[in-house]
Amino acid sequence: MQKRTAASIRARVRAQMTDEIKDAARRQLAIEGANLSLRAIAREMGMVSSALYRYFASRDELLTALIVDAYDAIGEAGEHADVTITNRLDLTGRWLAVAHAWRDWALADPAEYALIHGSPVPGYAAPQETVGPATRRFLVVAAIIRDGQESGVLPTSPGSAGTGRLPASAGTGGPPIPAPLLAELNGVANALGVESDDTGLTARSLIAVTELFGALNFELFGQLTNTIDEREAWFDYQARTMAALIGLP
Amino acid sequence: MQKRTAASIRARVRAQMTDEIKDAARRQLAIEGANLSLRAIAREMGMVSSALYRYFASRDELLTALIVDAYDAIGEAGEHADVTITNRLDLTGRWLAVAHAWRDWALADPAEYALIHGSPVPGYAAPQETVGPATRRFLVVAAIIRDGQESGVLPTSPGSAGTGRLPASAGTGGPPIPAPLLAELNGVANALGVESDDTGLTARSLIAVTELFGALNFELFGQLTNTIDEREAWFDYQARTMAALIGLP
DNA sequence: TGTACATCAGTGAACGCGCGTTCACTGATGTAC
DNA sequence: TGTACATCAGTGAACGCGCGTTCACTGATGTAC
Repeated sequence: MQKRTAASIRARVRAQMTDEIKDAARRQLAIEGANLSLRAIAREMGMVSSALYRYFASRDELLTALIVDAYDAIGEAGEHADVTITNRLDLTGRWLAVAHAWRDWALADPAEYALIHGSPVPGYAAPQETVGPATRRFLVVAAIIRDGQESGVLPTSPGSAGTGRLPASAGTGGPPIPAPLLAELNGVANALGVESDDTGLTARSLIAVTELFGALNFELFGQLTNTIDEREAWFDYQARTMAALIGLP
Repeated sequence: MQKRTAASIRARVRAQMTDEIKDAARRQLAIEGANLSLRAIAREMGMVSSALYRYFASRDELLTALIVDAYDAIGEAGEHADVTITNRLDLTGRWLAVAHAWRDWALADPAEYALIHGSPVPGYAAPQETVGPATRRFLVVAAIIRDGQESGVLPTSPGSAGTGRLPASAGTGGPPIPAPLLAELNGVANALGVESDDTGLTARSLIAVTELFGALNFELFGQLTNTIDEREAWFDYQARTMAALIGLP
């Protein structure tokens, strides 16, 4: 027991140190904009730069850790917001909660947001381990769709008319989908745990998410400067429009 | 006359040299990813780095020139695609042509696209002179809307039902717009030369553009990896869905 | 319980490279009289 | 037409700074007998 305890203390201290390095890195990113400098991190922590190599084999490895953390953080923010909505069939309410949670997270950590949604970092290729966390954002939305379908408040098959609050493009109403794309979209739905023949619904949901992050990119990357100052209201309007596009009740 | 000729030759050579520097810079961006290095540019041109200061007062000034050029280039690509549609009342056709032209431009010059739609460059603040060219993208869409309204193929006032191909959210059908946002959106429409009381239409058009660039960001910044391979078909589907959202005939 | 040994976090110097910007200069070309 | 002068593109050295990564090392802490 003594062995294990001592070893686990070391492990815990090590994990803590790793977290502190990542925190310092995040603080750096927030100030510097994007350039992640190992030496600057070490300086901030009062260490010598080579000491960081006890924790990360290279700058790229640290970058990967930060990216994974960011995907997890925004994913968790969405999940957390989703479960606060007690009426689980209020799909629009859940969607809006998730959307605003994502936005809040992005505004609180613009540099971290940029890390995952901005231009690729020069010379860095995202390794396989980032794809899992990256999916997390989509899983929340998929859960909303799935709950809607299982409870019957969302149309479960193409052609069904829905509640009447649906836009004309709901059901099979959207543009025609060429076969290869259709197959891919169904594959995406399956991978996200949504079982449905309604490919149009899958497509519109994906479009809604794309628009939402497009909106955040516009807001955070400066495309709204001198155009829209009512940022939150505008985002909210966009999120509601996308809820209608999907056909959420 | 001799004076002027000699002087204008000098001016032309100078302009040519400026263009060559920008071209080299663009080539650098395409390779390096994002880090714009004056020394690397000079090296590529077989000059000494200080020589560049004859043409640009600083790195930031060169960056600004590149950004302005990029906005102009993507703007022009859209405008050019728009005028190739001979039936000016085929608004969806025009919208799709513009959308695909933007995408083609972005795919041909991903680094330039990232320069204007990606994460802000660390330590760089976009000066006033970039806002004009930045508007150009929106003007093309505004022209489509305006032509639709002036010819009557698009509803010109809130509450009108439209062609029936419109989604339920057309006219006043969208989510309610809070007063300050309403004012701002009308201001945007006016600034873009669209005279209309239909704020919902303005909003939906802006959403459509936002989604489109969101789609391009997803495609170019790697969010579609392992998800959608049918990139062009998927983009086309999204653009068509947005045309329907706006209510374009 | 006490001592020899292993583990491992952190040091400090160095390698070899990069960068933006300034400054005094050379030398060709164009201008004015 | 010929000569003195001005303009200005490009040079080359330097300033003062940054970076990621390697490597032999110190010294504290934990482990095994």
